[in-house]
Amino acid sequence: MDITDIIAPLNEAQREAVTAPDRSLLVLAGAGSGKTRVLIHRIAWLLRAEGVSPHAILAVTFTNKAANEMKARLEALLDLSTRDLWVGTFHGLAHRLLRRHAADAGLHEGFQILDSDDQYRLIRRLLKTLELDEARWPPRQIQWYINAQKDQGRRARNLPDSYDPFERQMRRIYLAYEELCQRSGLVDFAELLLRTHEFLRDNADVLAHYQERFQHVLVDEFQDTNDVQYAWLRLLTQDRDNLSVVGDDDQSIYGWRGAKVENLHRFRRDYPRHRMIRLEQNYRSTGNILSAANTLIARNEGRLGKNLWTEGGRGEPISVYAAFNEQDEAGFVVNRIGRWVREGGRRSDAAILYRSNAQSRQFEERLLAHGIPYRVYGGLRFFERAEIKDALAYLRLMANRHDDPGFERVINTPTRGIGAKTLDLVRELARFERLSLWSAARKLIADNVLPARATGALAGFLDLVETMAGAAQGRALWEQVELAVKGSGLLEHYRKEKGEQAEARVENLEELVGAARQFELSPLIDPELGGLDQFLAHAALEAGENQGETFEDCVQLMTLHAAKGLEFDLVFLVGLEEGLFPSLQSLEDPARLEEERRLCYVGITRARRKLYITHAECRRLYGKETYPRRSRFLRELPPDCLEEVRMKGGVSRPVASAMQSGDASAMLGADAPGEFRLGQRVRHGKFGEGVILQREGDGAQARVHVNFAEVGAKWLMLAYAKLEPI
DNA sequence: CGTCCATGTGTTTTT
DNA sequence: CACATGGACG
Repeated sequence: MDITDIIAPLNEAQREAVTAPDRSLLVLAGAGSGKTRVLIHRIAWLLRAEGVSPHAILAVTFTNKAANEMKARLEALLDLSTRDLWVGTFHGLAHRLLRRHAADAGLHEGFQILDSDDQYRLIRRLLKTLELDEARWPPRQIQWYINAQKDQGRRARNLPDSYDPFERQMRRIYLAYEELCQRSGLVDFAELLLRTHEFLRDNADVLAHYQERFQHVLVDEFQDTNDVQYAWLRLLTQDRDNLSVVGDDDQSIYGWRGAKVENLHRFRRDYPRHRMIRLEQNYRSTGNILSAANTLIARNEGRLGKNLWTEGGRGEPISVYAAFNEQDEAGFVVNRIGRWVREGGRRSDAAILYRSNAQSRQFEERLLAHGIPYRVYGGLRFFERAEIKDALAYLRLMANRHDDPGFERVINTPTRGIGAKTLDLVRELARFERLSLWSAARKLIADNVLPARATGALAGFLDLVETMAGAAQGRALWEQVELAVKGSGLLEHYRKEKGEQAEARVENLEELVGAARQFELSPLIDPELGGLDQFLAHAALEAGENQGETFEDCVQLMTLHAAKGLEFDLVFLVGLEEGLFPSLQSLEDPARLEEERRLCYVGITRARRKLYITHAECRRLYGKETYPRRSRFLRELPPDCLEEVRMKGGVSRPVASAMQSGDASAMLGADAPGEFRLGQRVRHGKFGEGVILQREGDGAQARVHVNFAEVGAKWLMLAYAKLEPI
């Protein structure tokens, strides 16, 4: 591999970024401008042209997917193994560091990682022991509070005293939570980062070691970093001025979970010698799509500023469709996808992007009805499934009898006659004597203070775990997992249950054994650490795909958040309505509104060739019919890039779709005599001429849906609208 | 212990 | 509306 191969495929700005001198670098990269490519080629350049050792490079991403992709592309480009490079997610790298230095970082050797679900359960249990009412102190809110504090680097003990009783209580709970985790050797996601930061900050020699080692630190999606992540990077690089970051302030869409776009500004201040390079040439989308995206995002304030351009043509205009309701919206989209496929397009090149997951259903139903294969992203992932977490809980108990969350989870799963009462006694004793649940249960049995049946059941559970742990000694990882799945009775339990769900659970449990086998073969295993601990950490940190690989050519359905980083020839951006997108919760707050706008920008820039934007005049939301206004984002797009899609043939479609969906009032309307029948042409004083598409209600409540030539479709009250038949 | 109904709740999501 | 959760009951 020659150096020319590293720089030849790059444009001038990219090349400048890749070969920038040995100090801090900020690459401000617009959507589709090749930012990941720049990062990868820069690493290649450092290795090949600058002769930097692989050991001296640290590359950080947010998702496992991005990390894996980076490794794969580097290996392909350089024909070398990436084993010596530190490439990983913030959390993965933090975990690696903490395992190495567990004792020095104040953690148990066998500390376990809590995923959000574990954390939630732990908080609920904590509330019980603190005798706090969940209704007054919602666990979700507490979880959010604790994570937000940790993301900002705040420990409970450092929080300022407050006279606000709410704040005081939150702080108290946070403190109790920290103690509980510390005592039980549990580390949540935010803790991984915070603990790593504190550890490096407080151990000068260790910090010096890593500062010395990492001559180059590179970060992808820098706009998504939170305070602790920034502080962590800062510690590692402050003396050497060797931080290269790639990001796009216009694609910052994770502010709600602690990400700070301001970190880009902070970087500019903290690394005054840095070089800033903008990547503005876009290789993805047509001129119309880019110009719409540019116009939209220009409305946000305080941007670092970028303007995307392309050498390609303007392409087709963006089509805007005003649907009657969400069914019609889905019908339209699926109809266009059908056309796309008939004309030779691939289904997997088409994507439907929505603001919230609940919107997917309409599209799924319609796609199903048309026999078009599709895939929905999001939802439960493999290691998050209940049965998998049950099996993992047994494994955790086998590894460490004092794992309270594991104990809580499976003490009565499958049911073995240990009721709430017995469990309460165990908890009480545990709390009173500061024992683990396991030890408390032991003690209760030994003291023989429980009813005979409860003692028997409890002893049965403890023996079962002991026996399994004994049998697991010296076995291969996959055998241990198999033992947990079978010996625990979980597999049996679901085998006996009937129904599709139970069947899937059995399959998942079997697949877990396969996953363990696979894991043992993977090169990432660190021989110095226990295989089981690593497997459990892997399960928490990398929850896996949400469904098995589908090789079929599928239409892609996902939220806008999930679509970041992806691109498709044909994109449908749906539900552009006030209160839905932008979401109701963000309407009042200018900062959140800007984030919604960035989300819209992300959505638009996913499209390579053709973009459709749809909105519905009427949408059922939480069971109620709403008549949302079209989204402000739609109004903010430049009209010369847009084309309004008009219905062909007047009313034929709405009637058909009303009948199909069994909409009784619409069908009645179709038969209703009088001057305002469906299809009737009418004139309105303000909106001009139109056609009646739908009719609902009677008497004073009667409404009609009219598609006006000038202003699109509107719902009007017959009693007030003063419609005139033509 | 499991089943039934009342009640409430309702963006975005990775780690 | 659709789903999850929790309490009451058999």
